[in-house]
Parts: sequence; C-alpha cells; structure tokens
Amino acid sequence: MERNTRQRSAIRDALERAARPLLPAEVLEAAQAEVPGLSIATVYRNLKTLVEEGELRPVNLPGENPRFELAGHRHHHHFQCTRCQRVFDVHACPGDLSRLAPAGFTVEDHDLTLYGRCGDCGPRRRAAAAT
Amino acid sequence: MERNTRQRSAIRDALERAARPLLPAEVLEAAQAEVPGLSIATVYRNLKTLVEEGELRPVNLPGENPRFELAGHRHHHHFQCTRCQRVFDVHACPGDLSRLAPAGFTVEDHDLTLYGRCGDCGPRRRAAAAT
DNA sequence: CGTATACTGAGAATGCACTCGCAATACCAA
DNA sequence: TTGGTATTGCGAGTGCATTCTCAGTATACG
Repeated sequence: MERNTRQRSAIRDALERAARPLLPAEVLEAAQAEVPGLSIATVYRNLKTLVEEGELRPVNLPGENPRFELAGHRHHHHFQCTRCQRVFDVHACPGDLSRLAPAGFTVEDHDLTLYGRCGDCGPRRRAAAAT
Repeated sequence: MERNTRQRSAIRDALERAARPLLPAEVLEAAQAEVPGLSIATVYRNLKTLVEEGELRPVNLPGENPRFELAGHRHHHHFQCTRCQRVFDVHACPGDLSRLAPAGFTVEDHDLTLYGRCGDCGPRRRAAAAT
C-alpha cells in the first residue's frame, strides 16, 4: 500500500513549486525546506516510485544527469541556461522534422534543447564585471 | 611530443570509416580490426588527446554516454535509431529557434536529436517477426 | 642502428550516481 | 489508541565509465 508521508509530500511540493525539471540534489535541497532531515536516499526512492506511478517524468538533457518534472505536460522541450545551468520548459515545438532525416530513415520523435540565458541571468556580456 | 602509434591510427581510422559518432566501446571494437591487442584504456587516452587537439569532438545525446566523431563538420544534428541504437549525422537544421523561447530568454544555440528507424532497421512493424 | 622517452596493456583504483540493509519511525485502518 | 507495516535515515555497498600505475614496448630523432 502507498502512504502519504511528509517526505513524499515535500518532494511533490518541491517539484510543483519549481515548475521546472530538477536534479535529485535540487529536489533534496528544495524539499528540505519542508522536511529538514530529508535524506537523498529517500529522494531517490520517491522519485523512482513517482515515476513508476506516472506522476513524474524523467527529463534527459545531453551530457546531464536525469532531472524530474511533473508529468501531465504534453509534448514540449527544454531550455538550459548557460550561466546558471537551470532547465526550463519550452512550450513550443518546431513541429514535424521528418524532412530533416536522411532518405530511408523514419522519424518517430525528437528531442530539442535550447541553450542561452534565462530571464534572471540576462544576455551575455563581453567580460562580465564581477557582479 | 606526439607520436604516431599504430593504436592511434587505428582509432582515427575507425572513426573515419564509421562516419558516425561512436561510443568508446564501439571505437575499441572497430579499431581492434586493425590492432587486435588494443586496450580500452588506450582508446580512452587517445580519444581524450584527440579531442584536446581538436581532431575529434564529443557528441552528447540525452541519457547516453558520450560518443565521438571527427571534428570539422559544421553545425549539424543527430539521429538515433530506436532499434539498433546507432547514431547518425543529420546534415540539416530547423534554423533559428529563438522564437520558441519564453519572453526574456536569449537563445544562443540548440541541440536536436531525431529518433526513429535507420535505413538498415526499416520502419516499425506491429509485432516484428523474428527476422 | 641506438637510445631517450612517449605510449601501451592490464588490472587496480577512482568518482559518482544511485541502491541496499536494517533498525527506528510514523502512517493509517480498525 | 493500537498495531501492522510501509517508509525513513544513515552508512555501507553497487555498478559503471573512466583514469591511473607501472613495467614493458615501440617510435623517431640523431
């Protein structure tokens, strides 16, 4: 049977509040605001369970460890800030990309990651003063 | 100083012949055709060196270990076959994707991975007969 | 050719993300 | 409340990709 523990709620809440994909370590930190003693093992255990239950979805970006976000969003993509490394949702899609594939190849799906500066980090400067 | 060993040539050759990004283990296997005793440590050592020299470039796909391909290709993307897992180059690009990013975000670059069936694996069948 | 030394092979070691084992804890149905 | 048991925290343990160690080998300059 499934129980509603403070830990599990804290993890769920952390992901809801963030509204963006989080690394297990980020989930830990965010959820510890609610449950200070929370351990990383519990975070991993619950992330795994919640994914199996379909409540969460893993998000893989190139060269990055898996992040997790609430499931139930439709097809979308992600943006990673090159300064703060945070990942955000992009609720837009270039659409059908079959035309890009070589002849003889069948396209079934695609992953797109945008890189740049998020709203908080602002556009790149030439040699950023130590702000 | 840099020496031209049989091992290093074999690794370079393997990547040239493949003409697609290879995992270290794939490089090992392909290069062992030329140098049977080749060890995985030597593959890693040379991949690292060749990347530092700018001759190779690492290719990261979501949830995958790094692959390596010859540098000197211009901006392009990749296609991963969902059956054989091999990765191929896609010399096409959807172009400017700035419009997809949320307001306030600045797009500097993007990664695109297409998924589907490669030419060898053919389109998906309902319940593939054990061919 | 001879030799200094960069390179290699093999296996041990590392780093890291993640999982397990287990005693203590805390849900929650009754 | 109470009790059965799912869950937790912690530290140890895994699995795996990658790197290191070091003695032996092979390249290339002279």
